[in-house]
Amino acid sequence: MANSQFAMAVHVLAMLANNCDERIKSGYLAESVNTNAVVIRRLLCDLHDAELVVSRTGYSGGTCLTRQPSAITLDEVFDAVSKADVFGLHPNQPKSDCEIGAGITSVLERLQEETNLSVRNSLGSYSLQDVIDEVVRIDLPKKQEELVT
Amino acid sequence: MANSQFAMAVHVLAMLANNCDERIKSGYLAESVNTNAVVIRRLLCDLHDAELVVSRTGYSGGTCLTRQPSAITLDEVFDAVSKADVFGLHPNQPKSDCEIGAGITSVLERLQEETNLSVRNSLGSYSLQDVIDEVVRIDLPKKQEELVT
DNA sequence: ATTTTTGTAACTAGACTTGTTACAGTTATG
DNA sequence: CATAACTGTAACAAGTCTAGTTACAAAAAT
Repeated sequence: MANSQFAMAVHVLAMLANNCDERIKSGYLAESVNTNAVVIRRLLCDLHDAELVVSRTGYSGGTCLTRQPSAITLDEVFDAVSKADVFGLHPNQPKSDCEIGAGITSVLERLQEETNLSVRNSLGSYSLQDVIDEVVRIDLPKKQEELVT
Repeated sequence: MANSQFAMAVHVLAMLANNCDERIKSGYLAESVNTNAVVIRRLLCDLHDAELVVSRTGYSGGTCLTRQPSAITLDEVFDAVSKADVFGLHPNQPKSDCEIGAGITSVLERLQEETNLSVRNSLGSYSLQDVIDEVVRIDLPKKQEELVT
């Protein structure tokens, strides 16, 4: 399956951001994301390790953000959940008795790092607040449509 | 396994670029990449579809570039072999009766496209010739070392 | 005719992702 | 204190993807 953890993480964080004053339960998040609550809790675990959320166990437990939505950028979210690079290197080490094989790995490693950085840089230009603003902007015409009918 | 087709493709293309005047055989490329010849031929198939190489079957068959190494940029190589986006969207459609769930997919789709573009843009600043120049620059001190010993 | 090579299909093994069940530990409530 | 409602986490299944491998038809030079 294609890795969708970033998409789910942004979704979940946006929901937490929309209810900053209360603790949100994993079951409630799971309903909106349309998945199992354990999938959400695993995700929240990564977000907790990145110090983007705090959770509480027990009766009135749940999760909330550690910062204002405007102070969380999407590259932080990406870093929190992404385990792989944009592209992988050779599965087996290239033969060093070949002119290209001898030097290609160094070149690819630097290229890999630069490409990873460009992704972070691109995502870093948006905050969680920007996401919410956009979602609200998209929802607006839908609500107006409902009023008309 | 992490997808390493881009790395192998750059490696293979660099070898073709280093021998522009002859047809290179998949077995020879496979040795340097340290993999099976069929893996290389599958890769060359994608590169052929992207019109970066031409191959010939039969006795003195093999593959060569369709263009000068300076006229092939790495974003073309990436497009030729990459099948997936930088990040995936939700495996199941989010619930539209939730304020966030209703609009999040549109936002993520645009973000996905923008992130993909930033990768292409970053890779597009390098040509195959740049890769070869860098490989040669890395190999040079190694060769000098050999002369000393 | 023979040899060499590409193109391609079929299969295997391993890794990763999501979804699911199960359960220990934690916390508020009555 | 007993109960109910959570989180955190382990364990497993099903599906997908990747690389590697064998096998063979088709093509092309000798």
